Amino acid sequence: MTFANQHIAEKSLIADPRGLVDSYPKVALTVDCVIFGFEDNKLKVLLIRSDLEAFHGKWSLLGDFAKASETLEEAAYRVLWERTGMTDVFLDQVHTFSDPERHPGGRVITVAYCSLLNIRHHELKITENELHWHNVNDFDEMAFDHSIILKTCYSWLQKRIQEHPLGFNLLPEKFSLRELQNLYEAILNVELDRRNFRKKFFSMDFLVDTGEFEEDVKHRPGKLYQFNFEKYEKNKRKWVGIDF
Amino acid sequence: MTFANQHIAEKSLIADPRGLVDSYPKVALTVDCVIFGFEDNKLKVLLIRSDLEAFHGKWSLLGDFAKASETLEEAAYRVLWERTGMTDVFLDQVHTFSDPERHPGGRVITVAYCSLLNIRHHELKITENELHWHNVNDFDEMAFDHSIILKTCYSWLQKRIQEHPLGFNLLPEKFSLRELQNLYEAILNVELDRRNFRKKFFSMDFLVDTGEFEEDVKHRPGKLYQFNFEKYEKNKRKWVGIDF
DNA sequence: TCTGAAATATGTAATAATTACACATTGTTG
DNA sequence: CAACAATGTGTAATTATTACATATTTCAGA
Repeated sequence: MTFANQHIAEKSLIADPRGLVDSYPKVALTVDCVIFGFEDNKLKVLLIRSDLEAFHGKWSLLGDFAKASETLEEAAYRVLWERTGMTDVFLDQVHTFSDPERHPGGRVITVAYCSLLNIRHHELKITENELHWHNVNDFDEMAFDHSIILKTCYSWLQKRIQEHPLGFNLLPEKFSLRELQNLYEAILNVELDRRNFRKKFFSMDFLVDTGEFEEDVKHRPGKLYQFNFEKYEKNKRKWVGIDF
Repeated sequence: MTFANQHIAEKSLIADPRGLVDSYPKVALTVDCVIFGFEDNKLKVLLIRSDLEAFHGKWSLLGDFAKASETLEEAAYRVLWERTGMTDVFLDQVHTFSDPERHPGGRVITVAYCSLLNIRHHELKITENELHWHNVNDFDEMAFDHSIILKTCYSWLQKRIQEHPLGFNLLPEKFSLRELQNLYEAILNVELDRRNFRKKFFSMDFLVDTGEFEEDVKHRPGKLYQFNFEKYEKNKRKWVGIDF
């Protein structure tokens, strides 16, 4: 090949994309699910003991390697299904972590997903490795970079919950306003005024009164409400404002 | 090995993480940069003609395969440096795209980064493949899933710019309030009231009057302002509110 | 140098949203 | 049936947002 030919070859279109792709380094790919739940007025996260000797005794998020033919979202749903038995769960991609040193087994990049579910609705399918719900605020040392991933997802949730009605995924289908407020207070770590909180949610007009009341409660039972997604979609305002 | 032993082996800690990682499929990994600029009161994005025969003639984002030892962020900065010559550029990860069919060369997952830069400050280092600034709203057909990536990053920017002072990255260091307003109007695709816009930005108290004025303008020149990041950091309010 | 054009610069009143705050009501428990 | 504990509700004060009009400055051209 002459230099002239070489030059032309460089500029011409690539006809063999597979050869191109195969000429680059490949990496292992995992998903990690930050699975939040809400119980006893506390935000919880589902953790397991790491099964790597290098992280002996440390807590780990639930994750898995992605299969060759599935999307990352499918992989994340699969992890959820395998560990909690739930299929119809809120799930959103949050961030991808790529430090070359983050995994002792070589380069593994991981995509973090945040999911929200109602603890009462789920049964843990696996109880090995001490799978259990853990208080979010006890940021113990964790395996890999999972502390950072957890913090990232928690911050993401704090921001998201103020802009979108995600919180309902953490509650039973029917809930009292007190439960809803407790949820917000726990996640945002603030105290909110009860009257203003109620006013706010009623004015958004997507809570429907079920006519039912709390049971098994040691005081005057509160009304139970449901979140109506269609009503929300219809009424939500298109927000254009600048607010730093 | 007996069944009993096998059972114990399954439950014991994994001492060979490298063997574990290598037992899973690996994928090629790219970054794609959605590089936004602002010129002639229009939001622009930097595109190149695809060099894959399969996407002949289609527009493509600027991207590259990640090297074995770099983080994705480093890879994204490298792409920016190689294509625009700029190093000190706003960059943020937006989303990871993982459809197994998205690349004709086999499985390639890509992490999208959004970057914002001042068109006047940069010189394109490469002019091959018709690298140039393209109007954002002309969503032509693009190579790969790049239309979706571009839309995702544009939506991300529209939301982000209302919550964080990112827009300044698209402007020269000194700018008039009219330029700032044009930027917001172009990105959000709305018309804003000039008086209220000024009031809003002055009340946030991070614009500093340079004492200088616009030049080469066919009318009364406006004052030039600078964005003071330290002032912003000091004054920014911690927003706790619920706003769906 | 005067005039018109074009854009800058600015203030206020009306409306809407948020905050702060107190008391009557209902059901449970002993 | 009394004490308790939590639910449920309204209003006034404050703050933020919106709508809107006129005077000012510079440039360009007659």
